Amino acid sequence: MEYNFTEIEKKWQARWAKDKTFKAADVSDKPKYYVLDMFPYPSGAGLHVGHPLGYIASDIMARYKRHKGFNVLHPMGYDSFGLPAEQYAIQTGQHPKITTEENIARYRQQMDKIGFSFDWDREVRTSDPEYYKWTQWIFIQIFNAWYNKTSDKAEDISTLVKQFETSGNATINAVCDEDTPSFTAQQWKAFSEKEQSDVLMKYRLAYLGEAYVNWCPALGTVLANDEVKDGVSERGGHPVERKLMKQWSMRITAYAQRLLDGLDTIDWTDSLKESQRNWIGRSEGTSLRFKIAVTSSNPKNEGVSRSEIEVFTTRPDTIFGVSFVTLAPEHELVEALTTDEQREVVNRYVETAKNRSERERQADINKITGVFTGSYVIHPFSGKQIPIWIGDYVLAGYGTGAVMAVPAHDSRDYSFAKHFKLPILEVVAGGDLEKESYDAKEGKLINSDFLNGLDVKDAIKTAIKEIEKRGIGKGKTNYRLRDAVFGRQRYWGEPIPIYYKNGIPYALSDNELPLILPEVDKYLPTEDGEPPLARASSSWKYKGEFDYEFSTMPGWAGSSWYFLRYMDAHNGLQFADKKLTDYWQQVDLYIGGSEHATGHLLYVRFWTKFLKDLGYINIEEPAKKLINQGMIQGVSNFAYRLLFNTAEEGAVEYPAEIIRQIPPVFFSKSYYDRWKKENKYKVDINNYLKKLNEDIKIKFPDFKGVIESDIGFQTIYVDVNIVENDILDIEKFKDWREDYHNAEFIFDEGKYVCGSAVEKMSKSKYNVVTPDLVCEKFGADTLRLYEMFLGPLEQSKPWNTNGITGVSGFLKKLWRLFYNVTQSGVEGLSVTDLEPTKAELKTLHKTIKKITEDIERFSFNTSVSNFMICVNELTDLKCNKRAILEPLLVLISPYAPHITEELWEQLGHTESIAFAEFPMCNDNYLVDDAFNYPISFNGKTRLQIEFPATHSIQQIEQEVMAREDVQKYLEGKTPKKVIVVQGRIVNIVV
RNA sequence: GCCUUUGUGGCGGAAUUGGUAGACGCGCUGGUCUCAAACACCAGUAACUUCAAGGUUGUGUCGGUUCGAGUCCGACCGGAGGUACCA
Repeated sequence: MEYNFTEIEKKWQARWAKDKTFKAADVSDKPKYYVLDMFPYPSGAGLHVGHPLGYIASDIMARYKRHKGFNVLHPMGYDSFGLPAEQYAIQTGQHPKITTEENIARYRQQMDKIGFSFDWDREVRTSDPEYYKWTQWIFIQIFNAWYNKTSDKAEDISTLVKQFETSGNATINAVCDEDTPSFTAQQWKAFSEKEQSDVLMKYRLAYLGEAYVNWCPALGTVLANDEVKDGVSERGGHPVERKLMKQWSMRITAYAQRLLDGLDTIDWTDSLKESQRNWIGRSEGTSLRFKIAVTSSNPKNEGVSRSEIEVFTTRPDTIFGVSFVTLAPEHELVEALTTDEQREVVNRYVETAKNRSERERQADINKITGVFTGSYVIHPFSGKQIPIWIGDYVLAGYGTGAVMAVPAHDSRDYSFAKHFKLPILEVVAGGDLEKESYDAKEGKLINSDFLNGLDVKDAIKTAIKEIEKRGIGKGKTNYRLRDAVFGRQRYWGEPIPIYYKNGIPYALSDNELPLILPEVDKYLPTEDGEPPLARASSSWKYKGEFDYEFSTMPGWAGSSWYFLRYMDAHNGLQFADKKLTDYWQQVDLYIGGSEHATGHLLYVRFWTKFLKDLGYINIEEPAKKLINQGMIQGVSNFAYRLLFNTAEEGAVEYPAEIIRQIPPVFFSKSYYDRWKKENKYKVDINNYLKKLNEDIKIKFPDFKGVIESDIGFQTIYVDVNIVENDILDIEKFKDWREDYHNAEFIFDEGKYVCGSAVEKMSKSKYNVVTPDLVCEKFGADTLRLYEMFLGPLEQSKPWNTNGITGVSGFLKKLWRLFYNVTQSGVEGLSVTDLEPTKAELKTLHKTIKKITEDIERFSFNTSVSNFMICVNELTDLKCNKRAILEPLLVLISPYAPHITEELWEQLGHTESIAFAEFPMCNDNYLVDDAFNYPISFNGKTRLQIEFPATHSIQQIEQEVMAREDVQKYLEGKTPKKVIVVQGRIVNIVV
């Protein structure tokens, strides 16, 4: 019988589904192991070969742990709310739900072909009302919570209200808005319902607040910081502006320190932890208040004279080097501080600064702009007057939106001072201020009164002490992390379970959930600019009366807790039973892409900590170990189309019918390269144009013009499936796109050669390779082995199928180990019950040892090599012993489950191989009778001496020393030491 | 700029703790089988040198530690990813 993977794989995939082989038990005596993949967004392009990379790795772990006797939870689901389905809906009118369902069906079909051991009974979909009911429920818990800094955890809002009622908010140590006013218990009780609601909003962990947000006009929605890259939206690449808006947000900043501390307790990669640390961006410093000077030129200052400007600095030691103070253009005191003389220029500056988009601001990051307000502050120590400037290098969103500028020791202040010719005062010795600022935190303080002579480190401490003593500021820790914007002005997301009564937002109660996403006539904003959900507002009302919130939740909402839902996927009463969350605890192994470092992976940690604070779960971190699988990139192919001058640009006007008659013409890669590099294109192109114009003269005798091309080539993406080894299949290309059916080609040696580049796989680049073709041609087991064999899991690599025959050949060879091979082909099973030989045992146990080590350190690529070595050796030994082949099957089964399952059954087993015990290595079988021990004398001479394995190291040393050749080398000297490494003598030191 | 990560044959990549660098696979070369091809099997394959045995050089560059360095240390160069007027 030949190895027929198609039949075998179909058979076992059906059997596993029918028997529910991989169903995880809710109750078990076995230890638990939870291995999780980041669930995919079901996109229209289908699963590409990059997706399974992580899934195969996690599947190997899941299967390995089952062999090792664990109760394994290995689920899969879909992150099914998201932008692409909605964009598609806007274009075609098809309901995103339909699109999503179709895509999910495709994903499922593709995954099933690869033979994953998922427990599909636990599948979740974030867009399923039964699921988002609990996303909404968690939102309400967060809405109804505040952060108590004293107990350092989130608490129910009722405990806060109780304190307000007894003692106002003076004694409360909570995370809240900066502008929260203080009030007494009496005042609290006297507040109207609206006023009370407004106050509580400043404390809630999910709150409606006015803040600068990233507004994307093209998408018509706000975006979180991690959804914006280089000033454009991550999805779609549309420009993003800053805009002050009322928005639902999550007070993730309350958890900044815990998110930072928690990193030390989890086994994630250093690079990932580092990006989270940077994103949280803790910096220790001092807040410091500067009094505003009253001057004759600004009588208005009298009104603000009691006001102060608060700045944040990490360098309080440089306080005597302050030569000006800079405010962000959006700073609240700008208006009041501007003198009449300066008003016009300040207004103009603030206007332009505000209207500049984030992108423009980043584009001319080196351009220094700013204006003087006309006002001054008083230096707290020297009493001197210091000018107040406005500059857009100061960000409104960070710190206090104002900085004390120390040009001598901060490069940004330095360039600002140089540009506006402001004084530069040196206070730390060691730099050359003619050239650049001296930012380093080392050196001795000078020109600094009571700080003179101190080291920077000591000076910082002394300065803080003095500042605190005078009551003008205090030591403070700032975080770069911003609160997370939670509302999206989009349709395809979870409705936020809030309704408004008299302008006050109220949360729905538990029994009113889920709040189902209403149907709308169009998936666009309303004419008034309200989110799409407002289109349903005439009938979609709370109790038929009150408007719901029209924003929906962001993409990260549903994925921030899905790992908990898998533990109890069908619970209608709770998001998950506490008994089950207590049993499954953390994810033991989480595999996914590193692109989620500052998004999903931060939010899921945040929600986990929150749910723990309220006692719903008892873990602080969602995943104990996390591995980032590398991206499998695609290889894109290009064709080069010659462009003709259009009527608008060219001097001659071409009749449209003639232009239409000219077929698209593609030049092979070498022509394009020459054109790009040496600009010699004219020879090639002119030859073509000459011929073209001759043809046109015949066809259109009336046309007197000449067709030209000054533009050169347009590079177009070609579907990689119609290109092989960079050679384009011309016929398929013509069929591929309607407008190329009559295309002409200029060849290189009879072939059309495409350009190529390694890029991220994406539908628009036509470089997506799906796993389906590989499964069809070589089988799922080959695909699994090959994806692992491609290289280390965590490394990014381009997809190519060059080496796949090696892996496919390995499986054929494995199959043949079990069968008699004769002239006419592979025949009956040949496995015998004879005792294995020593050599066979050695091969097996060597492999057991290596594979166990490989899996434990996630080095799946080397295990494939080790399997190959093992099978090659057994083939050479003509081994057909059951005692060798059975354990070998178990070893290979996590990697290639179908073929091993089939052979396992043929060996007479009735139970699935999935739960067979993983073989143990017996070191005794690894020992040789004799080794060759190389001896090298300071790297010069080498001798090969054999010793029996029974010899101890001392015996070896003695025997080496007794040898004539060694004695001759030593020339009577006594050796200082004989170095024995790994049972071998390597060197003798004289 | 800063942070993380990486650099090994024609290619993908091995080498767990410093111990015979290049496992395994692809590709290539030669051979067996075949009318021929495919499959399969056998042999060779870092470079230079030598008829051969052998010798020399070799893990981005330069230095260091060590009996011994791909591995450890210092400086530099290149690739990838993250991040940024964050005070």
